Amino acid sequence: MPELPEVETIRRGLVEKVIGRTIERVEIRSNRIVLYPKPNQLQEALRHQTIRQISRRGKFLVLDVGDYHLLIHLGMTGQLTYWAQSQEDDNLFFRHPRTGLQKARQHRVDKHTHISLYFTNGEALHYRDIRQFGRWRLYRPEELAMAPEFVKLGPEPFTADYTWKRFLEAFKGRKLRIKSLLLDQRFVAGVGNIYADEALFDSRIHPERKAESLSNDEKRRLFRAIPRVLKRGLKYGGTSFQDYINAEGLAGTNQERLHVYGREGEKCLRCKLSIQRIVVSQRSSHFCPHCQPDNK
DNA sequence: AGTAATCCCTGGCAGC
DNA sequence: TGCTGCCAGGGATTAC
Repeated sequence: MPELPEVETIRRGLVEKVIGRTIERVEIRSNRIVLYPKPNQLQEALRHQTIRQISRRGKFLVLDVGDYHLLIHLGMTGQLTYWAQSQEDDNLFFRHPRTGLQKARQHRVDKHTHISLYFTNGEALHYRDIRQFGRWRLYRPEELAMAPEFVKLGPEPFTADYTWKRFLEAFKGRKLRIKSLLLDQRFVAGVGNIYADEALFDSRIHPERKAESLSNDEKRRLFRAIPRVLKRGLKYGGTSFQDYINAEGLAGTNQERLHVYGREGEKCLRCKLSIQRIVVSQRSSHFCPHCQPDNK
């Protein structure tokens, strides 16, 4: 599940590969992914455009292609990989015997590859998304700031937007559980299920605590933990728990460094007791009952 | 208005 | 072995 560190890793990989590339042809094989405008209009609009810059806001990638800004959300299983004919090597390509996932630098078009951008130099950018929760949207540059999915986003971690004052403000009158608040992109942009669990463990807060019940000290710990766990994820190239791979088709290694996520029944790295898994607002939540007591 | 539940989708997997 | 049913989850939508 691509969250901020995964999307940022993909962005950095793409910057190395596709800046300056001109789109010759767009192939769309699924009608589910392109939300706006109509698929054939997007196809036409992107033709002959040159990729100038790639930025990120929360979990959204923004491809500046000149006349348009292409907004890409990877959903749950979205993958964006670069394909260069010159680098093709069959030894690097294989299908995982059980999961069928492609494990290679060079990803070929398969039944889950829903969109391909073919460049004038013969290379390509493939969008593959097994569960098809990802969405592409096209805006005029001046429309982007007012795009509905954009204006609602909360502060961007690692930037001046992320302030203690604004963080505190977001807690006022919020009776929902802290885990639910963390997953709300209006609270802090880019945090998803994995990093929410990690941040709560770092700050020693039970996922089911009511947001407004947190003490000032707990809020402070959480405020500091969020960028910390995201930075760690980024440092190790993202968390490849299921389908995430970077622009080169390679997995990250942060899954080896998670403290609680996916570690149900394993020992807490802090106190050695068993990590538990519960469901909070339809999402699995991993925590240590000893280090993160439900005390309020 | 705030919060919770539902739905989308596919592959993996437990159970029979 | 093959079938069935459930689970994973980001975010839009719907319900309360």
